[in-house]
Amino acid sequence: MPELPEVETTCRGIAPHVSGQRIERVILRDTRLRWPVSPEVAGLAGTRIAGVSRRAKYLLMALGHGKLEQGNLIWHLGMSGSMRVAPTGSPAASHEHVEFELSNDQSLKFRDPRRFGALLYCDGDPLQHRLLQPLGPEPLADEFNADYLYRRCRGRSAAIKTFIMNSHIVVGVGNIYASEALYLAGIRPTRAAGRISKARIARLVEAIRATLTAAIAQGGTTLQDFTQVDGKPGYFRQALQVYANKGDCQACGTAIRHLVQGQRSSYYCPACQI
DNA sequence: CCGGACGCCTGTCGGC
DNA sequence: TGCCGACAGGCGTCCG
Repeated sequence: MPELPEVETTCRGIAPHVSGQRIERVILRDTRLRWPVSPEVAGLAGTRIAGVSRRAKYLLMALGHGKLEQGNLIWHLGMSGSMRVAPTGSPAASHEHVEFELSNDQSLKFRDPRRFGALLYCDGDPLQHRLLQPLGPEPLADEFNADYLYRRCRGRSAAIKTFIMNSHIVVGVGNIYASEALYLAGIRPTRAAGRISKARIARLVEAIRATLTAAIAQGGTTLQDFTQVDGKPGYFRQALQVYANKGDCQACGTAIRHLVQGQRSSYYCPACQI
């Protein structure tokens, strides 16, 4: 599910409720996520959550404060994960595998029906964790620009859509926003990454930025599972131009086409995207 | 190194 | 109505 905008929405949503709070009790209902929940998590009662941040599609929680560094939590929402904050003692929903009861009488609840998500404890710098270390630049950072992407595209025969979904190239661009950004940039998802002009790569960089920024402003996209921290859906779905669109292109009226690339659905306008 | 496929899970939806 | 296959926002791992 969650691509960068959904993780960013989650990060912003939970931060005011969890930052600075102490974890009073940890409830682990099911530790069988993509990897087993780190055993350290069970012993976190009494630890303070110093802050929340995001890197790629990972949500990071710094534990302890000041000189009392107590490690970090690395969360991933997988395909169907979401978080919410609700009063401690309120009933658990189905698939709410992890719950932290906090010192403000609120609980952070992690729900993940498909269990592709993750909750890992990390002793040192989470950015050096083996899952985070090899990641490419953030799409909204200055390092992600036309010079960078054009250079990385040199000699690559992979389709541009799978290429921009490769987290070693740029992080946070998932299946929905890859299709949307390519539509906005006028580039066919099947085009070889190395066969796109610098000017069009520059357009793609701006399209990725614009798409993600607009989606964040709408609280992300809800297809099925994703909810914001207050339980509301993300509202970017109505802004989608091609993804899951069985109708016609808004710009030219041509029927939107569907194809499968790398076992993932792609959507594009055969007239607007060359 | 690169590109492509697989598998991890549960839920939902369309077709017969 | 019921069953069955296809498909769903990710991504590490393996294979050629």
